[in-house]
Amino acid sequence: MMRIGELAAKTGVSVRALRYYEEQHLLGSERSTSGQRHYADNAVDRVLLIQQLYAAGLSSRSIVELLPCVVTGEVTPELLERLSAERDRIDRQIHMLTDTRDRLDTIITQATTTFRTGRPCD
Amino acid sequence: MMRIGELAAKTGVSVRALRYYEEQHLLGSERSTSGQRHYADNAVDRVLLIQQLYAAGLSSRSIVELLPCVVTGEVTPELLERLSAERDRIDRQIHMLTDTRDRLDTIITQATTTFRTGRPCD
DNA sequence: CTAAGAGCTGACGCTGACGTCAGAGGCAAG
DNA sequence: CTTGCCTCTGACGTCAGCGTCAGCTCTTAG
Repeated sequence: MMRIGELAAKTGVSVRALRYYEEQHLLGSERSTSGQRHYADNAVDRVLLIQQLYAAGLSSRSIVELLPCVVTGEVTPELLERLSAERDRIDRQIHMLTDTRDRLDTIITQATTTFRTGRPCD
Repeated sequence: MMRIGELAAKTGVSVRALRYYEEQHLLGSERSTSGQRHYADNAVDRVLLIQQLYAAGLSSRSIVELLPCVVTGEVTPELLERLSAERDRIDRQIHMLTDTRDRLDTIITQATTTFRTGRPCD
């Protein structure tokens, strides 16, 4: 059982963020008699998962709905629908980003070539 | 020469957003004597490009720096650095998203299998 | 015992890309 | 000429994921 500072250190997430996660019902905690939060070891993985989902563009609301089934693997048809929707959104995002990256790559490659040939305004 | 409403319609971007782009020096416009904005046809592509870069996670500040060279292909060593940095950021983002997508895929596949075999709590 | 360093609960601040509203002026059609 | 839609410039509102500060309590090393 670790306290909030230790969990923050282990995950690289701020103490404020962890309290925010609890506020959003993303991360539970046991409380000592004096009210301090205590976390089990698996909280580390859970926090990292939450971070991953945030980074994938999901909102707190979406995460709170999907987290249980992502953790347990159990899922209702409704949740499966939401899950697939998010998956497709992420998939489209990947394709858009790939397009953009390739576009930048083209520019970078051309610019590098320009420097080699010494012809900046061909 | 189209006015702002037409450009908004053609790009799917709000009028407010287009004015915001001008405020951020992302999109210029000629003004009629009465002060109304007029855009050439190529403004459509420029707006779509801006949207693409926003979607890739770039800020207005980054876009305003990189837009000229993305359009013209001309670039200084400094800009090439910034460009490569953004490219790498996008690349890392793609990998993270791919990870997340695959994770969701695994869950979806397992859930579907569960439904087929009728064993929700294996 | 005591001082310092966690932790706690509000509660306000911040940032960026716009939404929205107010009040006023522009423009083609009938 | 006027009606109705478009456009203009401020300027304030929004939303999410925290940052930050205040004032207080808890815990623990010495």
